[in-house]
Amino acid sequence: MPHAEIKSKPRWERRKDARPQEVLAAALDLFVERGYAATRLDDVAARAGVSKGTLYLYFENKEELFKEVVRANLVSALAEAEDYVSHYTGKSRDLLRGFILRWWKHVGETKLSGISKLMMAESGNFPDVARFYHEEVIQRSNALIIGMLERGIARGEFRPIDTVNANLVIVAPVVMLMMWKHSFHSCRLEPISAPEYLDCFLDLLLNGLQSTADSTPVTQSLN
Amino acid sequence: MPHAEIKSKPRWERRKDARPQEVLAAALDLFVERGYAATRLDDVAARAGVSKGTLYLYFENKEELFKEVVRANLVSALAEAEDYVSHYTGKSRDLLRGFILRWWKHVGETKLSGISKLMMAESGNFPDVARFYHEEVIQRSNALIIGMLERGIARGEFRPIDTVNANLVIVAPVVMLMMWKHSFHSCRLEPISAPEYLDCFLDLLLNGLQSTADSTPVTQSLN
DNA sequence: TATATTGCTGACCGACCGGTTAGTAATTCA
DNA sequence: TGAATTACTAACCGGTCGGTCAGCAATATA
Repeated sequence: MPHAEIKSKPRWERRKDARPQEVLAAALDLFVERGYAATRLDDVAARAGVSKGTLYLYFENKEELFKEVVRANLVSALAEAEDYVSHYTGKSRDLLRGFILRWWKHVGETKLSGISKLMMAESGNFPDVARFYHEEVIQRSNALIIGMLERGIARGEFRPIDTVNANLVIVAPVVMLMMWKHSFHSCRLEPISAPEYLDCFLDLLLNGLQSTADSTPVTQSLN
Repeated sequence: MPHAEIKSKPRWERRKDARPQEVLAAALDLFVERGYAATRLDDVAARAGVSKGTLYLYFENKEELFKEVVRANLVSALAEAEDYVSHYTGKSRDLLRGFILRWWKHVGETKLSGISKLMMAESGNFPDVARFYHEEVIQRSNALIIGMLERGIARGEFRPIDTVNANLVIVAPVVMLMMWKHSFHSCRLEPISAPEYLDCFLDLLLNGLQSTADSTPVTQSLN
């Protein structure tokens, strides 16, 4: 019976307002799952429930779509972090620990961590995207961390150290943890325990930073 | 003048013995430069001075070519490292430091570091390659490091710690340093100083590991 | 020099994918 | 209710790339 759907739903609906959000969500999922180059816009469209052509009504091309994904997620999270840091009034060690745990909670343990991994992996093949990400995310987060270290040193809470190298040493274990979440998932028997790993790392880090002038014991675990 | 090359060189030569080596070298270069998926076999062939068809005389397909690159470089380096560790008779802290510095010298600061980065980046999209690499490289190097930690603990040189998590904490900064070498090269103003970074990291690590029972001071810098 | 052998070439295939566009159907408005 | 508008679809295009293979030319053999 060919015309059984006289009163059925239309084959598609006009939803101009909702589309961009839905496309961004689908794109985030697939970029995280497969990386930038390996994500097909046909698949993004399918997951968003539209056709590929529709993507191009709302986004200029693949690169701009990706940038919007980064802006709508990572850049906004970073802005909140900047706000958190600039308003903090307590000890520098607690600020640093709080920053790292917050970053893990809002980025590391969410799918956003996949974006960091993706950029580390593919920046070389997409220089324009790389430049965008470096300016909008990496440089800003570096400035934030270096600022916290300088704050600690200025207040006599941290040893005077090379803040640029220390920034890298601090970032490395966190970024690696994010990357491990998205690598060799089919090979690893049991996933890494992020809380244990971070506890271990923070303990090491904060003891290593502590100034001899500031003899308050380093406390364990916030939250 | 069409036949000016009566006595000139032939358009190509038969060099059955040299081809595999040359192809492997070209493939390593390009895999490191561009990653696995983005490396075109046409380009590998061109860099090796042969046509694409020739690749298939010596290697079954792209995946097998890549595996051979890993075997000829990383796996062999790992075998040497295993040999180094198993014959070491001195202090555990010197063994661990020596291992890391050797690994950096033989892998990290060479183009082989690009292979590690590539695998972190693309393992998800190529499960077969991922399994191979995980078994042949990752598991073996993990076993090696955990073995060194257990050695140190058994001899009372290291604190008793969770060796599995410690393994990760140790590996992370080294792997990140390898990855940074191959990420955002067009954005970074000055490259990271590996010696400074590693000194900083090793200082932190060995102080953190030291057993209270073993009070010998941690010495700076080998070699 | 004639013949056989084989390392090597390069044109080709088919699948894939970013991006385009002619056309269609859902909605709006007179 | 019919015409105008436009969000959306789906077929299509051009370029790319892993992999194949018929044929050729460099070497070996005699």
